[in-house]
Amino acid sequence: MEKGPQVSRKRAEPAHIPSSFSTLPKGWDSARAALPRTRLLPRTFFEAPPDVAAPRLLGKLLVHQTEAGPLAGRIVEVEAYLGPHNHPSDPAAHAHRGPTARNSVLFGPAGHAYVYAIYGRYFCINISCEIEGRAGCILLRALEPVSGMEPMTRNRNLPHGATPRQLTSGPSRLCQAFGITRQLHNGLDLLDPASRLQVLDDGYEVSEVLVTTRIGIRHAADRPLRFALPGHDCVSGPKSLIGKRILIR
DNA sequence: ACTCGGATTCTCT
DNA sequence: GAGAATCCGAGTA
Repeated sequence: MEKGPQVSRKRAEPAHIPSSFSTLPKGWDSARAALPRTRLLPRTFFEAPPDVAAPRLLGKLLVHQTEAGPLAGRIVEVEAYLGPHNHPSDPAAHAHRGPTARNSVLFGPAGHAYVYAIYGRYFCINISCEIEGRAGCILLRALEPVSGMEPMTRNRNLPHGATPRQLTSGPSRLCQAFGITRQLHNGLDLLDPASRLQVLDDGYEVSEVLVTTRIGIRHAADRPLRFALPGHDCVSGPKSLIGKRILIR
C-alpha cells in the first residue's frame, strides 16, 4: 500500500552549505546540515484563530531533540479545531464544552503542545492557538521526515528502508516516530528556545495550499478546516478527498 | 458507578 | 473495505 518515489518539489537549501556537501554517506542523518538558519516562530503566529494559522503552518519544521539526536519533520498536513467562543461553534473540538483536566492546555497561552491519547494505544499532537483564556488548536496530521529517519524508523518498529510515508503520514504515526507522548510532552512550550520540542521556520516557502474537510470526525464533518501541501506524498487520507486550492500570503 | 465511543492504525479479505 | 485492538475521558444516573 505504501509506495515509493518522492515527487520532486521546491525545497529550501541552506545557502552557506556547498552543494557538494548534500551528498551524504549512507546512514548519515543530515540534522546538522538541515537545522542551521532556522528561527522560532513568534508567539503571535499562534495567537490567532486556528483556521488562519493552520495553512500558514504548512512548510514549517517540528523538531524534537532526543537522546538519539534531533528528529525533524516538515509539516505537510494539519487540521484546525475551533474554540467554544466561535459562532458557529466546532462540536468536533475537544475544547467544545469548555475546559477540562484533559484539554486545559488549549485554554492556556498559544504555542503549547496539546497531546492526547486516542483508541487506547495512540497519541495525537496539537498546537494551542488564541490568547490565554480562549481555546483553539491545530492538529498535526502529517510530516515529511527531514532529519533522524533512522531513529524514527526504530520508533515506528519498521524495518530499515521504510518510506517517509510509512514513518510520519498520519497524526499518530508522526507522534510514534517522534516519540511524542502525553506524559512527556503535553503542555510543552514549542516556542521556548530551551524546549526540546519546537516549531521552526527554515525559510521554506509555500505558495499554494489544499483545503478539504477534516478526516475521521463525526460532528461538523463538512467544514473546510483541513489544510495540506497539494500532491505531497506524505499527506494522509484518501487521495480521492477533493478540496480546493488557495493561495497563501 | 456505568456506559459509550473516539481528531487511529494495522491486518486481513 | 471491514474488523479488531484497547484505554480512559466525558456524559449520564
